[in-house]
Amino acid sequence: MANKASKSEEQPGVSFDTKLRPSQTRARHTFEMILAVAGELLAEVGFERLSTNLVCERAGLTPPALYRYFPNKYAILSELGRRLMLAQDRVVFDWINAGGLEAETLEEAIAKYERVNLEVNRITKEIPGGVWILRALRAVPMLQDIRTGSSDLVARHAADYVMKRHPKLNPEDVYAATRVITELTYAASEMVLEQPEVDEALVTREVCRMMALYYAHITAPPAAPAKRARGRKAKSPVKRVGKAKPRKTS
Amino acid sequence: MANKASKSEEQPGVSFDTKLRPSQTRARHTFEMILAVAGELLAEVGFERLSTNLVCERAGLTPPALYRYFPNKYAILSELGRRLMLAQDRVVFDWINAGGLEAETLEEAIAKYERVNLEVNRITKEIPGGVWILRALRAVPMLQDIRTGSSDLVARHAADYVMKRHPKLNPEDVYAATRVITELTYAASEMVLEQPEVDEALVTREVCRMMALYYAHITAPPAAPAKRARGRKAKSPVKRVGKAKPRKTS
DNA sequence: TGTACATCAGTGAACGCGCGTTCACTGATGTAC
DNA sequence: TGTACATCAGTGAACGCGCGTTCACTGATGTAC
Repeated sequence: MANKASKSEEQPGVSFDTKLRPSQTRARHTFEMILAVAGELLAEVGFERLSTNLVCERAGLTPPALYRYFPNKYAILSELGRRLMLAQDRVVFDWINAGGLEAETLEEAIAKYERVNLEVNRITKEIPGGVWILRALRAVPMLQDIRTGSSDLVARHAADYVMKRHPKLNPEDVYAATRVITELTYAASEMVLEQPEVDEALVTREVCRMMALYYAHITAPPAAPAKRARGRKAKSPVKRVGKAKPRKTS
Repeated sequence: MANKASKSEEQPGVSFDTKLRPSQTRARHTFEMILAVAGELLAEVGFERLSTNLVCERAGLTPPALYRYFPNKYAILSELGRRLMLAQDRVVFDWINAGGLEAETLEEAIAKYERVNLEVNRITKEIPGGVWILRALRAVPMLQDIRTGSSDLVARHAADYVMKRHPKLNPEDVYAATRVITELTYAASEMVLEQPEVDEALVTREVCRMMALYYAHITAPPAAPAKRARGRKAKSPVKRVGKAKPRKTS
């Protein structure tokens, strides 16, 4: 929640973090109003036509008032993005902690995955401009860390959980697997949200089937697989998915 | 290749297709120059700061010259996007036709999938501004049809191929599966391209493993699965992934 | 092979608009005494 | 409980810039004869 200043590419010196956090209650209202209006406007006009001036007009503010809290529109999107990711993460964390990863059969696993996936989709649909926020998190390099940070956090938590149940597995392998699962799950969610012609229930089920198969394969390697290529790599050849940046969470 | 006029959201009447196709050779050079410069500039300044004026300046043209062929920057991106998708599709089609989907063992399947995935990544990296083109195809609703059209085309071709090898499968099931595989493969590619800290070889391998497991499961359902939930659905409960828009191809 | 001419291709200069941003200022809030 | 005052919060008005777009125009190309 504090200042996670992080530069991606783009020109140097452009910070997009919020400048002042409001201290008085009137100011907090203004702060929230700006975010709410920005969400509305995203849904209406999209990311590119969103501007600080437009937000001010709709919110009944003058530009310097907005400028007090947000140096530019990316700061607004950043805050919206953080909140959306936080809301999604919370659902997934709760699901993991409630045993979402436990299942006796493949079908049970699929059903459980489906529930959490559909719930995450629901949250994104509910939040005004939710789909546009996701697009911005993908398309604006300045904002990408928010998305990948969330993905990484979930993947780590999932990996920790799995390691408790299967202490013999290689932690690096498990993390790589949960990382891929998390990222592709996000992508599947976006596929469903972006393409109204796809059948959400069907695609979600198939994606969950895929994830469940993979998860089962990863967590139960000693149980003799049908066929096993010999020459190449004896152990599951997973090393390290990436040196995930240290997160300042102070 | 011809006019696939398609409106997504955004205000009505804004066409982004190319206006005139150049007829004389001088004009064709100009046309290609504009695209080449736009790619360069995308790589340098990104999608949002790209403007028709900027392209003109760099290309040594005056705005009306550019305007003759492209009504706005989306038309340029659209053309760049179509070309990138075409290049990727070509690789995947060739791979499928050369038997890319055939494999005796899981490890062999993974190795084959890896090859085509890495090749697609390579193409995107090679094309100037390639990653930015992908971002634009995701983030700009006007351009999304280009991406989904490509994805759909590949998925259909793959599904047709699979149906020839496994005629007893339900075509709808197979298409749903190839659609999900295609879309998630794209997402995995973007993950690798967007996040430089990710180990491309490792993530690609794991994604391919996931796809191979799923593919094996889909194409060999009669071979008694380990466990099978009874109550819910007897047959593989896949219906129809979407009423894929009819594509005007002439 | 030569040339007149219709069409294609690109120029030069300017426009209005909305964007991000800043200035000096007024009004609201809450707290120290 | 009252009030003086430092700080916080927001105003009004204006700026320069670069964007998309258009005008009437000149120059290049290729082909019909």
